[in-house]
Amino acid sequence: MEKATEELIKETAKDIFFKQGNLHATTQDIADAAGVNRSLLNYYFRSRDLLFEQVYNEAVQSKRSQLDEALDADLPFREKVERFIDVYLRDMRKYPFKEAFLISEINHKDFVLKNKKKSAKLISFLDEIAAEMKKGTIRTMDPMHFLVNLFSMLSYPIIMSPLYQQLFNLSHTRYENFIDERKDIILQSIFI
Amino acid sequence: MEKATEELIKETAKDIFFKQGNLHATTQDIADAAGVNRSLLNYYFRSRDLLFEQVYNEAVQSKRSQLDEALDADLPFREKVERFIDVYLRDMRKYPFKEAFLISEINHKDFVLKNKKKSAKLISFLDEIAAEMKKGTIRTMDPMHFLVNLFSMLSYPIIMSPLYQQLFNLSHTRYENFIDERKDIILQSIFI
DNA sequence: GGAGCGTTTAACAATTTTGTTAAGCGACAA
DNA sequence: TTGTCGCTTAACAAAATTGTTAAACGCTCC
Repeated sequence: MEKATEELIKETAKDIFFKQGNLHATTQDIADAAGVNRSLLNYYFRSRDLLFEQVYNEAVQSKRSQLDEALDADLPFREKVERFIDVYLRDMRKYPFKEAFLISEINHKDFVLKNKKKSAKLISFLDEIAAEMKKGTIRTMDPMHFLVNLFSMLSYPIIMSPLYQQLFNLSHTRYENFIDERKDIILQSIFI
Repeated sequence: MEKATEELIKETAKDIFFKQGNLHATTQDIADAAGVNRSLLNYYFRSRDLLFEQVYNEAVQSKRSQLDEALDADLPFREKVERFIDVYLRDMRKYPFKEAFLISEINHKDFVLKNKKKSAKLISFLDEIAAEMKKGTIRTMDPMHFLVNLFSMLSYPIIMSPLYQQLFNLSHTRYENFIDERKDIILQSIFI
């Protein structure tokens, strides 16, 4: 049991799902990309489903801690939002299709979501947003909408990049620049 | 060759992919949902791939004409944007995962996008956006960013609804209401 | 050199999915 | 009534995917 190889396989699976966005990849695809024998996948993970489960759980976990980390910082509101954007954008650039993978797994067959409560950090951040609205630096609305706007403007253009690259007829590198500009655009769009 | 049945099958496939978001559905799943024999799929579409191709092409086509229709109207800017939101939201509510399907197909294997030019209507709408910025009713930025912001705030919360329902711990109907509120929120967010 | 470990190879079995074919059924129309 | 048409049934073939197993290979470490 070589932990490094187990990791290699798992990371390769993540690359295929989250980076390339190939949500239909087979175990053979994964083994080939990892440069190992397909038997090894069964050796380490017993079955395809268990590998998927691990990848899924770690994706959820990473998104969760990403959020908590960003919201936990002891910073003024605007800096906190900037930090949030940085953290989020970095992960989206590394793994553009992570969220798409999550959704596709959730919608696949008899998948059941665990019914988690809102995290304490999230609730307190929603309060912070509300307070900021009273101060007048951002528009007044249900703080959930504020947060969803933020997530949307961050994630969507990256997830849908193949579509928008084509719609706007931009080269790959030109679209990369476009994404680079997002942080300022978003800040500009949410702060009054 | 009963056109109605062919349509039934195709529409059922769209329901499964675009409504339920089950991007891994098999031909058997589709046949069952349509209440027909699996042989009929081959009878009408020859193969699974050809069915997928039709569904894909019609999805692209519908998105395209949806956009053109909204942008083609001879209306003042704000009304045009409102109309755009209406058209778009209606389709997203009917087929929340249409875009997710498109992305998953595009990323799947050796898919190649046809290199289309920007549509004339799109270009003229980008000009309209720029003009509106000069008038000062919306913030100044690259019009593409304006448009992407709009798309993002419209689409993302719907595509990702399973995730955000859970994050905010909202019931299905409560999330429906949340989406209902999006139009005003978006207008509020993009107009100064 | 021999033992142990991680990995590969290879051969299969099992399962799932897709594609094909021919016969038959029921309704409706000529 | 006799066809024909749309569809089903059923039985298979073919292919793709997944899971299992045993033997062997190349290390490294003793």
